[in-house]
Amino acid sequence: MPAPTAYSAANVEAKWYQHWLEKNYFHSEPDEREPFTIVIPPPNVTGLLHMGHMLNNTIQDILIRKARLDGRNACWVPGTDHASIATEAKVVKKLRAQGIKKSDLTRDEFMTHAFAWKEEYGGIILEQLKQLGASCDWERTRFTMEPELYKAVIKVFVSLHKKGQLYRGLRMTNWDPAAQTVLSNEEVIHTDENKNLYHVRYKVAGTDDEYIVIATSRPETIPADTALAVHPDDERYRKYHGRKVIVPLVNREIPIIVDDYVGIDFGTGALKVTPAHDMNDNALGEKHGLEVIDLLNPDGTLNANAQFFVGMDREEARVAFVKKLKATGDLLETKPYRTSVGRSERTNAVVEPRLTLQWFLRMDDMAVTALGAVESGEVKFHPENMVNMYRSWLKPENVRDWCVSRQLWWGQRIPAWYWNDEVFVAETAEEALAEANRKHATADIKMEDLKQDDDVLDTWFSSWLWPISVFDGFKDPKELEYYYPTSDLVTGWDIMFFWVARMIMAGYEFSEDLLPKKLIEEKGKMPFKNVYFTGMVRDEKRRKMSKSLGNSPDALELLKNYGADGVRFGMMRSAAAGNDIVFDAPIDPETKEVLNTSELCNQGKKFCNKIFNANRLIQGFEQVDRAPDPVTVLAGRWLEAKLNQTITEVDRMLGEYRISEALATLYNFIWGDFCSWYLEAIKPADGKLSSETYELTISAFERMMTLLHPFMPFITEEVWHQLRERKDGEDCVVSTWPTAGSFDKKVIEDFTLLQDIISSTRDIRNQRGVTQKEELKLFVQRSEATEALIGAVAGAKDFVEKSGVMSSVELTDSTPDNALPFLVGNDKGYLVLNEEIDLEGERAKINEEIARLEKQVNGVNRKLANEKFVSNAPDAVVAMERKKLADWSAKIDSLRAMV
RNA sequence: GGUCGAUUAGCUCAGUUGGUUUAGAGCGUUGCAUUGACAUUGCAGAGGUCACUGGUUCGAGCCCAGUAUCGACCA
Repeated sequence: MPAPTAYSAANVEAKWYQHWLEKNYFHSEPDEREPFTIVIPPPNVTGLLHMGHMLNNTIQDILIRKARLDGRNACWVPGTDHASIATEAKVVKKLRAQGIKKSDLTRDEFMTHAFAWKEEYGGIILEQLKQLGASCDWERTRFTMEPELYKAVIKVFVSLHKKGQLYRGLRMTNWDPAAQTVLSNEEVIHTDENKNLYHVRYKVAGTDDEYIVIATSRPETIPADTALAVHPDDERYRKYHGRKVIVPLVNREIPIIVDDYVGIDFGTGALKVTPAHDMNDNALGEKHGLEVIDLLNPDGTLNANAQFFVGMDREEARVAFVKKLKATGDLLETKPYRTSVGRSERTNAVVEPRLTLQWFLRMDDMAVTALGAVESGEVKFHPENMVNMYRSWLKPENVRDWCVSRQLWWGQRIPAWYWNDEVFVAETAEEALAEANRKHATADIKMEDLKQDDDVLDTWFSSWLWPISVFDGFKDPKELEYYYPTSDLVTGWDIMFFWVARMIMAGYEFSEDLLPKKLIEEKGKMPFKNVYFTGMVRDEKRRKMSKSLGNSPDALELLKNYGADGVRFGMMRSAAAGNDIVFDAPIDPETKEVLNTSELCNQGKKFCNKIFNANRLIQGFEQVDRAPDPVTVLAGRWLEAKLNQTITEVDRMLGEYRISEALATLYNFIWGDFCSWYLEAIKPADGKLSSETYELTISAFERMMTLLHPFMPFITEEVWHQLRERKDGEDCVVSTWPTAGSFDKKVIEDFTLLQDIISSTRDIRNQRGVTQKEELKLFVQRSEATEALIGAVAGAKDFVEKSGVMSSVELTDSTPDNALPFLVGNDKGYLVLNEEIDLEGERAKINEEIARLEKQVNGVNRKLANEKFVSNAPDAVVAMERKKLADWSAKIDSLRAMV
């Protein structure tokens, strides 16, 4: 039965991943080797693999596999975070489908349901990462809500409280009325929406018919107004400075305040101020000492302060108020108005600014530390220009204290116990009670007198500890001492502030307390040394790929269609560091659905097939004991030089995190140089290859497989095993990264010129309609250069004959008849065609080429005639220009001789 | 409105700190090729005033200023 001619990824990939797991190659234990550590950006436990994950984790896998091949102790820690809002929403929804309301459950009952949900549905994404080939140390898988990590969070909270960095305060926060929780700024998505701007008149107190007209988009908040503001320079309202107006409907007097915050040109130039329901109004209120009236319930319905429509949702109430204001004649005008509306990322509810009592972490000092860590270079960003964004995030004027409490159950419950108005923060209720009794010795406080805070901590309050907590650093520093600081972090720039900055803060805040001083001095406090920022994956219309837009291809379908190697190749070829990548999955014009196809991934799949077939070719040769022919010797020397050159380049590119370029370099080398030139050059007519050549070929091929392994682990492991008999424990994944040897540039230059000769003759054949198979005669004008190459380099002549399909290649001193001339370096070559040729047509082309070269020669002459250039430019540059001049002049001479 | 970034081939992008680049790659495109590893292929070709205007420099795709367009983030 003939071997299949096409590579099939599915079986190969499953087989090797299983093998690697059985060999436990991905597991790391501290030893005497240098560690190379990556902690995964923990995906949301509810998450499913999407394009962003595939990009991100492919890069991490490339880095970790490369480190493993370099002989370092590679440790990639996987895990998930508990995603409080998203997970709680899913659990609530599932319970509701079963007819259970969250409000009917106790907190403990709810948590039991939530953990059950996590066991059943959570962490699917980690299984999906295996399909991508991710070489994570699965024994180290962590989860931010598991007991040890829970304890770490609590410990950190208590410690920060002791240091005075946590406080409780009333703040304007983003309130999600659907989830009934506070959102961080980053969890609110602002988009422009169509709204109305209502012009409402406020009667000036003490007059009968004088009104000031304000413009508002939120008439339902009128009962909570506590001032009316105008710009100090606005002539229209100058006469009302210091007076009062009467709020319509509720007939309450409020002051007219003057502030240059008010836009004279916006609306009517008069602004109603509602400190409880608008961020800017709140700031105004604080500045002018205004009263705060809150008219909303937590669920977004109106409370008694509204006086009208109590219990009605704010959106409906707006309509009702408009109707009522119209009826009283106070509504003068309604204008359509487009403005930015903030909605909850999770529930899509319109976010309400709301004053709530929250726990805050002071950010000022930490932000300075975190900025310094990057600016000093202790933490390096790739690409470097990401520091600009980081700096703008962390500027003192942009830093706000971190609101860490969330009104949810799924998360670490804040370890704060209240006794009357006093708070006691401790790791356990018992400690809090002891503390309370210490302070109030006579009060005899009992456990039931204490009430624990109902809120849980922000999920990021878990993830910012990740590089420390995954090694149980808060419990026992043993592993932390070995693995910390971690090497590289790979993540999207969109969570630079959210997560990266905060991990740096945590690293500097806690590592000192956890690790021996000597170690800190040696290795530093930073959580990681390098951060590689990936771009966002966008669709062909440049929109960010997201679940809600439905514009993301199905990651698993892509893996099925192209294999993990194909997809990894496709992702990486389009992913220059930091730049957003436009992924080519097309959208069906009919159905508007995204198709799970990709030309980029297909290219990767084809590359696998190419490698697979190159191996088939080599395996098909019969090894014989004979001396290799000169072509093979020449090609072999060239391949070795070219391979060393390639390794040098790939090493440099990976060192600079230019991952996609490293892959492109390997692709071009393997496909172009190895398959298209080398294998064609050594291909024996009789199918028999000298053992020496066979060994050289296999040796080069297996090094290529190791080089490509980090990028495309499966095909490389498969082929690596087919190249030689391997012992147990010998696998590509744990082979050794090849060392770049020195190489003779002359060997590459000579070979390149021979390749040029062959390409030129192929071009002439194409233009003349002469088949590539017909053997032709080639003459090369004798010169010092051609003598040194064709005459002196062993195998040069034979190589041109073989790959150029020539019956003979000879040096000549005369001009052969009936031959088409072309340039061989700076000299002339003549291809003899077995047909009458007309040189007339050729002349025009040659003259054109002469004209082009003359223009360039003129340019160089001008340069060299310029004394300033000759005296200022480095010698090497001047010499280069002189060489250009000599080369081009020689070419022109050769071309002139042709016509 | 504020800040940052981008503009290089039909498309998507490189271009490593100003001179070996006579601006590259992949895809697409054009022509030719099919019994010999692979049509998931091979060979070759065409295609660019590096957005525009000025400046610095012996020398600019790269540095500076302005203009235009686009994008992102923040408000």
